[in-house]
Amino acid sequence: MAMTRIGIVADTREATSGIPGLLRKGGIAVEMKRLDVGDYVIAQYAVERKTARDFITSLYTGRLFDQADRIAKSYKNFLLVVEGETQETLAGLKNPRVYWGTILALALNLDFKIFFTFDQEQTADLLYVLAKRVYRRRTATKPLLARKPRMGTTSDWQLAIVEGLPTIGPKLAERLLASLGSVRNIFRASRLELALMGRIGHARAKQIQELLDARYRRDISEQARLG
Amino acid sequence: MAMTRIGIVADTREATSGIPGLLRKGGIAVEMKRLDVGDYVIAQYAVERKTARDFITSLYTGRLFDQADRIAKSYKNFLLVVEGETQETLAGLKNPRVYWGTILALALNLDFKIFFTFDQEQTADLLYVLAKRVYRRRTATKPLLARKPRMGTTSDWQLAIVEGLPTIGPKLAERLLASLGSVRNIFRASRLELALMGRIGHARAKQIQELLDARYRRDISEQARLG
DNA sequence: ATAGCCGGGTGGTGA
DNA sequence: TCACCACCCGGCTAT
Repeated sequence: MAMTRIGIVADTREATSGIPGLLRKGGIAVEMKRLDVGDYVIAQYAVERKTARDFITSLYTGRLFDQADRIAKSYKNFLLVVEGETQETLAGLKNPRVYWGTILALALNLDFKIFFTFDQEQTADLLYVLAKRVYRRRTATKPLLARKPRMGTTSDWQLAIVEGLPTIGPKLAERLLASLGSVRNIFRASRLELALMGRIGHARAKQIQELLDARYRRDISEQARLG
Repeated sequence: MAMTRIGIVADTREATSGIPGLLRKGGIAVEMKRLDVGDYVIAQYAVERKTARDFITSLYTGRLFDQADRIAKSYKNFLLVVEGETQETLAGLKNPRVYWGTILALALNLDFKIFFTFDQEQTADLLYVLAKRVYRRRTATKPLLARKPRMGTTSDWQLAIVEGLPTIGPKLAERLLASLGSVRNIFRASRLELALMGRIGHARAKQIQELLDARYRRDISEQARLG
């Protein structure tokens, strides 16, 4: 099976920035291409890199918003990376509030994600992590779940597992285990047994029973990822 | 003037930060209140202010994500303001990529809006501009705290429960559920069934089986606590 | 809900 | 079968 290669497409003008080199050193395949929008493309993400000075001066020319508008229409996920000493440049401004207004407009109205890096190395790190994240198959946001016990005792594990059940917290988990004796007994119990012997309410028992018996099926997002 | 007063609600703990004073000097009405989450509330926006040092250190403790989880569930529009010299603190990190990974997770997965300010004055400027923006376009009055309901899907719960088992992570949880069909089938399975039908190794199967069948007893620390 | 590292489990290989 | 070993995977840890 052909492993999916972690890859980034970089605009040809970024060749001299040193960033493609840093990415390759991290084991990422970088393809140089002429991009019509953005400087880097990672799967569904487009990344525009701007130096702090360019960014600040472009606040006044309005050029930024022309680009921003075009970009927002083309890409659903757009990341703006501002690279360099923002504070220094910002300090020279007569009216700093213009800066915050622009940042807010980009973030709230156009839904841009803005990141601040100090130098090319940090920008490369950001792109590296983004690429890793994109290509890593990972289950989406999980329900609130008690963390696994760090090298804990048996009863820690037992409690953690039972607490994983919906609507079951530490108190109920303790009571269930004390009543039914083992994790297996709890997960084997019928709705009625949960309610009576486990001494929990009918609503909770029903909810738990339905989840235990639910037929597993990959959800949509994961199907898409697995092709 | 009978204009609608531009107002910000600030948490009482922010009283000593100097920011409410700066805002009032800018002609903004600041009301001090005990907020359950966040430090400032401006119409539908909740703002959490965090010092750079707190932000960086909280990457490791997980405290950040505990708060983030609560917040993301409660507010539709959430702004995170990181105040101070981020670079200095970031330079002390052994693995800077953790920082970028966290930033990306917050921005892309939780849809947080993250802003970086240098000091209280800049934070006040940011809040000032945000307040002006919000009240300039007085569209239909939105609820102060827009709820964002987001419940996990059934398969999320199933995976989370199975991942609670020792030595079982996302990959193996998926395999087990796909093979055995339901959570109950997994927890009902014998060691042999886990190994063969669940397609995991004998060592893991043994460890799981032993935990499932272990008789529950409070451990030492808890016994001591309960007297 | 991070990323990196490490120790141990798995399963395939060849003898 | 068995010993070996390369990869995969989950869990710990970081400041």
